[in-house]
Amino acid sequence: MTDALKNINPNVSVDCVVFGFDNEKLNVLLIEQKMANKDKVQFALPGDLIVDEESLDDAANRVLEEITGISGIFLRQFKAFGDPNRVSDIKDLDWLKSYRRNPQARVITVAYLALVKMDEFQPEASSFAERVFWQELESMPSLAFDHNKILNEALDRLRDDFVNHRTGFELLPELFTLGHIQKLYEIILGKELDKRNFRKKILKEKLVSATNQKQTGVLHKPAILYTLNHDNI
Amino acid sequence: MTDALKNINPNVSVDCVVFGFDNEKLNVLLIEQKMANKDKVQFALPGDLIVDEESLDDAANRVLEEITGISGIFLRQFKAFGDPNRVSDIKDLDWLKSYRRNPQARVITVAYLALVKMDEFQPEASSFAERVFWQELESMPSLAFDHNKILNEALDRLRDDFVNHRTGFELLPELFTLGHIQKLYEIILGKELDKRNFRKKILKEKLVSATNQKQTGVLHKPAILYTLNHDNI
DNA sequence: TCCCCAAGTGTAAAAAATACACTAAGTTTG
DNA sequence: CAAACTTAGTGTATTTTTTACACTTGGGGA
Repeated sequence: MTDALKNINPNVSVDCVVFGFDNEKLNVLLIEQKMANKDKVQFALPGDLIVDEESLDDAANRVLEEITGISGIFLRQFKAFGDPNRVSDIKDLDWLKSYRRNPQARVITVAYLALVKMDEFQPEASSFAERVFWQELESMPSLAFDHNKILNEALDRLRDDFVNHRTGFELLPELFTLGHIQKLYEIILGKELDKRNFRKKILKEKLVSATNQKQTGVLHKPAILYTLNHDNI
Repeated sequence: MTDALKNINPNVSVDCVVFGFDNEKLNVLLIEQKMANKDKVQFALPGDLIVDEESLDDAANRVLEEITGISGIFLRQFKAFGDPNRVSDIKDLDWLKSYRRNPQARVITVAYLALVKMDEFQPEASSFAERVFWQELESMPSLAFDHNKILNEALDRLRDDFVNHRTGFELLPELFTLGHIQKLYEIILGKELDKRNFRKKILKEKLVSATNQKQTGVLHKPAILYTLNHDNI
């Protein structure tokens, strides 16, 4: 779709909370923009106004790709944010003016959530963002607008999904160990889990199968490699 | 707020799915409008465009009160709907023209959910709606726009809340029997529950306390009346 | 006084959750 | 090549939760 045909809706945006898993820590995809006065920077979740001809889901996917180059991931809507003061701060306005025609418009945003393997997605800055990068959740800076609030609600939702075993395995490599799954769960949930009990539960769900291969090159007893039962999900 | 001061946002609406419980069946609050050609009627969920100066939550409460006279209930946001074709049907447009300045505008709607005691809320038609009424869920007619879809998703969400015991008791009278609670759950979930197991579970949650009163005037063994433990919720 | 009707109650079995400690199999180091 | 290191891998006992199931009770109405 060319710009000429785009019918940008000034009142509705989408924001994407993309969590990235690197086998160690939980990260979030952020963008950085220079402020108008050049000596300060602003961090934000990737997001933008929607186009009238697309669905909200399509908008989320398009915006994420345009801003970060990331596409083809499963983005799930989790909540709309519509406080009339959510875009009110002077610093936000200053920034907004640089790229929106009508920076004072009331904007409600529909927030989306995703979880991906970090190393499969190398974000690339677009003209829109000065920089796109993975930020560790533990040292999250202050974000534009109400984006810290949106992020916190996204994290609650993500954990809820993990507790109910509705997600997670798709983040693992083709072949993985039970230790990998456990570490994933521990990182997302932010707490340690009992090894034996965790294994019992995972194996009972029958979503993974052991292969006849083992890890190599590790400096300890090599673990059996497992693979996803795609048909069972 | 007078009309003159209202800054109506043409792109964002709220819709309210208000479930009503009458101790027998689950109902939904609907509005009826005459079509332009007067010989057909249209049913819909109560909803309308938001005003720029209010939050989404405030908009949902205002709109519900304006259209149906119902106020002071807990409305919970559950999802935004934004398919560009959601308001496309000829019959919908015909109707929309009668009260919106710009009936062709792309509208995304944020849907809210509530559950109330029917007999505490006598809906009253406003100028906006020809009629406001409780419709039994079992015989739901075809609704305007994508309102049947919105309703179905609301029901899924409501049941999910009940399964996890996050809601429900507030629908009961000041004094109620364990049988009342069970019936409420059975109606919402649409299935029968085992009496003894249900009682065990409810009592273990310690959200209700027995009083020293009993039912009177019933033609069977009178049940012990219970009351809510407000501090425990 | 007998009937009707929902209230009220207990137990056994199965399933799920939790707590807990040692041996095994590789790699590296001395 | 032996010792040290590191994570893999395993079983059991206990508690908690879930499920299935049938009879007696107390009041009102006939």
